[in-house]
Amino acid sequence: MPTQTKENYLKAIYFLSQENIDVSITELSKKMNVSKPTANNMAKKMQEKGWLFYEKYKPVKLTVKGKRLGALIVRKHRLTEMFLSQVMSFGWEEVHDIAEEIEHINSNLFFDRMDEILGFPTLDPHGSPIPDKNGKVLKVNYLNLSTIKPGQKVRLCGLENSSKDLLLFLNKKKIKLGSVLSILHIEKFDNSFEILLENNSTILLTFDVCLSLLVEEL
Amino acid sequence: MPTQTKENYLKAIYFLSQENIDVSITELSKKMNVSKPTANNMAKKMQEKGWLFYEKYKPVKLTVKGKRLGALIVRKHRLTEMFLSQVMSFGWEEVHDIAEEIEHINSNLFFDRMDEILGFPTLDPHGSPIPDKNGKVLKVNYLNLSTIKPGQKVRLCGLENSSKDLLLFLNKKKIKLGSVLSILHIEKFDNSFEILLENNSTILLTFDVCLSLLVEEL
DNA sequence: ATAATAAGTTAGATTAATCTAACAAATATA
DNA sequence: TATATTTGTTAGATTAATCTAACTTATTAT
Repeated sequence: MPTQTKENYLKAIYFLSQENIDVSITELSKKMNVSKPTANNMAKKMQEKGWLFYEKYKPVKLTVKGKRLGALIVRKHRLTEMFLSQVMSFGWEEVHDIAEEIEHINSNLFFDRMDEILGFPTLDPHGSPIPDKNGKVLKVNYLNLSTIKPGQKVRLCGLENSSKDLLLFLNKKKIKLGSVLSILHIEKFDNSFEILLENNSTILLTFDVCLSLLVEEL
Repeated sequence: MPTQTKENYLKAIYFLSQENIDVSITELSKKMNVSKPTANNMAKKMQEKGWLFYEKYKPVKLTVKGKRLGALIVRKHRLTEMFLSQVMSFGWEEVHDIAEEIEHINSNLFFDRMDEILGFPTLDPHGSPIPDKNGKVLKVNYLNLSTIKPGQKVRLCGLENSSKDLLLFLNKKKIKLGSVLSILHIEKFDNSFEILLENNSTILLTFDVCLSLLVEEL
């Protein structure tokens, strides 16, 4: 029986592993907002559980079991987000915090029923893939808006980070998943993007924001 | 921020208080499946939180604050049971265990949304009242089936205890909340009730089972 | 290559929730 | 009423998760 705390560490390592290959104790401690000794101790205990490989002075690495378990927690999180969004009418900026708690509920039946009600979705409300029941994750191959050339039309398919601030900003700009964006012009000076929306309004996005938007070309 | 554990103690005391007036440390320890010193320590800590009155060698008693908090946890539990049953199609025998976990989710928005989706229900799937947002509980005044006389027609409105075994037994007998039962005869020897159901089948209920069924006369 | 810096580890303490063993107080019974 | 039983309390230990302070190992930069 994994505790809620350990599940959160596992999830943290799971996400950090996707960016880098190995995860340092310091990275982990930062992600979890704990001291380095705490992260260190936890790593040792997770090794005992068979979730990761730990050797003194070396970065940690998830075992197959750890990776699978991590993916299953992410599955529960994203299924919940989808349920909150589709069935309970929460906005995409509201779902994360609640899902963060519900993901620890110990009932496969509960999440399977969500899955069924939702029609076995593969993506969450932010466009991130929902791992399947075996922990396998669909590879999605979106482009980063920041790399798209002027004149191109794209559809918003996902987000690089789903921070509440970004989501609220996108709400204000009336941009949502599936929105079609036409790149009119890229300002040389500050790399800002001038973009035409479906409602024919023109908006300006900073390069930083573009870095957070994942799209497919149309 | 009440911890999950303390919330469970509070709930235990809340329920025990409805049966007796005062709650002994031993009763609490039994209900919580912990040793008496553990229950004792916890009682002291809950006093510090202002949830109950504690004096050495005396039974504990909830404060107004404690009673209200307890009722709000029960509210979350029962709303969840209702949601699981009505929205997620779980059977009344499946909802308790999941609700036991979800009741600790820290999001008023989440439970308010459930409430709204359910149309502000006042009773849970077992016929127990759902406390309102201020912790006020509707008094329901049902009769115990064991006290009803032969010849009387009644409707099942609630349960004295919602143990899984009882619920599965009632499922098997095709008895559910709202079912109409006609008492044909009460066997003097063992106090068993011969009952006619709506589908015209006749069943026999032991006195013990009748003690668990709350009804209103028709 | 050595010193400075960063990263990782140990040791020791704290808090919450739990236990057992031993003792004290209250209640029940002979 | 005196004793036996039940109930409640203290004391001391344990485990999980956390901290700070001090120390060690690795890495980086001159």
